[in-house]
Amino acid sequence: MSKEITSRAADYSQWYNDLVIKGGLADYSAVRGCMVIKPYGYALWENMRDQLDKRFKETGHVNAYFPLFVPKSLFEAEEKNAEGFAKECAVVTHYRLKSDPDHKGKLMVDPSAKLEEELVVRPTSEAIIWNTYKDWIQSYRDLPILINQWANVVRWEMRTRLFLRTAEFLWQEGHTAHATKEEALVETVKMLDVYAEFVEEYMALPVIKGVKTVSERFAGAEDTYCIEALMQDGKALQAGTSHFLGQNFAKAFNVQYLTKENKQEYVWATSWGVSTRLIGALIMAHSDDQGLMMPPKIAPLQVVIIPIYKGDESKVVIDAKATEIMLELKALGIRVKYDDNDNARPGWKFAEHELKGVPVRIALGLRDLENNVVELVRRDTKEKQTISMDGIAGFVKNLLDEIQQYIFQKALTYRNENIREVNNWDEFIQLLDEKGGFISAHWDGTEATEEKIKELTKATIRCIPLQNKQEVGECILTKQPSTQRVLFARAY
RNA sequence: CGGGAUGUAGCGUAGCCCGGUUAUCGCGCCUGGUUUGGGACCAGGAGGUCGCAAGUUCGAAUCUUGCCAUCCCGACCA
Repeated sequence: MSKEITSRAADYSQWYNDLVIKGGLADYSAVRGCMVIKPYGYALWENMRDQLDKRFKETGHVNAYFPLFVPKSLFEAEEKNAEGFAKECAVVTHYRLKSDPDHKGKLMVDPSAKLEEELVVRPTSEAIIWNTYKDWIQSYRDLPILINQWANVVRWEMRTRLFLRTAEFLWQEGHTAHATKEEALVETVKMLDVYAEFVEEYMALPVIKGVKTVSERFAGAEDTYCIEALMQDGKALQAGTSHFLGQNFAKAFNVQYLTKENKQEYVWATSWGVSTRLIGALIMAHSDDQGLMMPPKIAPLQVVIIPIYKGDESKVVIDAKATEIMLELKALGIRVKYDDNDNARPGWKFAEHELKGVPVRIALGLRDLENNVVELVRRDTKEKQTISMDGIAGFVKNLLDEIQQYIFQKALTYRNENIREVNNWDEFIQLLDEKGGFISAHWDGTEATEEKIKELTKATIRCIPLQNKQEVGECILTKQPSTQRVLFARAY
């Protein structure tokens, strides 16, 4: 990524949007702040979804589906949750349109079709799900409930940004109910680990696991755990959250169970989610000026084979060999495409697949056939090599692993170089302006100080890292005593 | 929702201040041909409710008002 882009948010935004649009991932739709996810972008999401879903099932969860509409009375049951989301809810008030007598060919809302009770389009599903769980839970034998749903949600944000904050977005939300606090806490951390492992292993994006401060906590949660990632412009991005909900929703919806001892107890809850925002994270963490960079493990397309020919005769020969290589790669489970589209020239295809971030490109021409070799280029390092066709499938399979590692290591190095311990206020401000990144600093633990720092610098406490080292120090702003450092950053 | 900017073909744009023939240019698209080892070239062609609505005017892309959308800065937020 070029210096001009990293240094200014506005340019970065343009660069980012270009990649999303030219790279074929998504567009804004005609609906305010909503996006159209194009086939290539959706294929990426499907790969991410499949991997996550597999992990959810391995950890004992099952999928289900709950309604899009939440009656307002249910929505307001958990007070803090309702308050937290109230300002960004789309609300259904009517159920019918009719012809507008004053404007021919136009429709109007039929005032006689006003709903008795408004329906909130879910910004999150705790309310509708806990209202359902109430009926499902009577005895300790009914617990735990470990359910996930893949769905869309709507949050009417003031400002939208493709993938990072769209009015409608796709996500998964897990909602679990447990007999004990301990079990719920274990679940919360377990799912955070599932997220962290997936994002690091598959998306090649290093994350910091931590706990949110009170002010950054999910509305209605007792504790919010999160994974925080660092983007190439030095801004942080919350990549996933796992909430310990305590008994807040159980009490709001009166969900009690009978213990073995025949006593009524409220159940304990968790919820956790990741969204299409992860695609935004992927773009901003790995892309360069040539375009996107897909980590092989989730790349919609891992290898593209491009024929180089003059005239139909040579094409027939090259087709045969390219198809052979493609089948060899497929046999090893590699996602490969033979791009024999005759309408585009090789140079155009090279650029196109670079833009889309395909990890490995193989070019094959008559010259190569004579020597029994292919030209192979990796997207991450741009390194070009000529390799033998014998055993090419095995070579490529290893190379894909290598690329996955390389992308992760590069991001990890960048991330680690951009976590800085800071002990005085001037340096704190200077670093935020000049370099960004995470700043590890002491904080007196009060909401007032956190708020003041946000006001002065736009930096927020991203998280208190798990297993944080305890150390005596003084608050970066107030110089009050502190027992540990926390991570500050400007964030998306 | 407050401040600023923008909206003209699929994309990027000129024209707007100072109203006046058929709305400019590039990319892309279509047809034919030549091409094909890093985003080809030549020739011909198609494509427009100038964001939407109302107003001023003989006449509106251009002036006025309202609305909508996008981007940036705030507030809000995954």
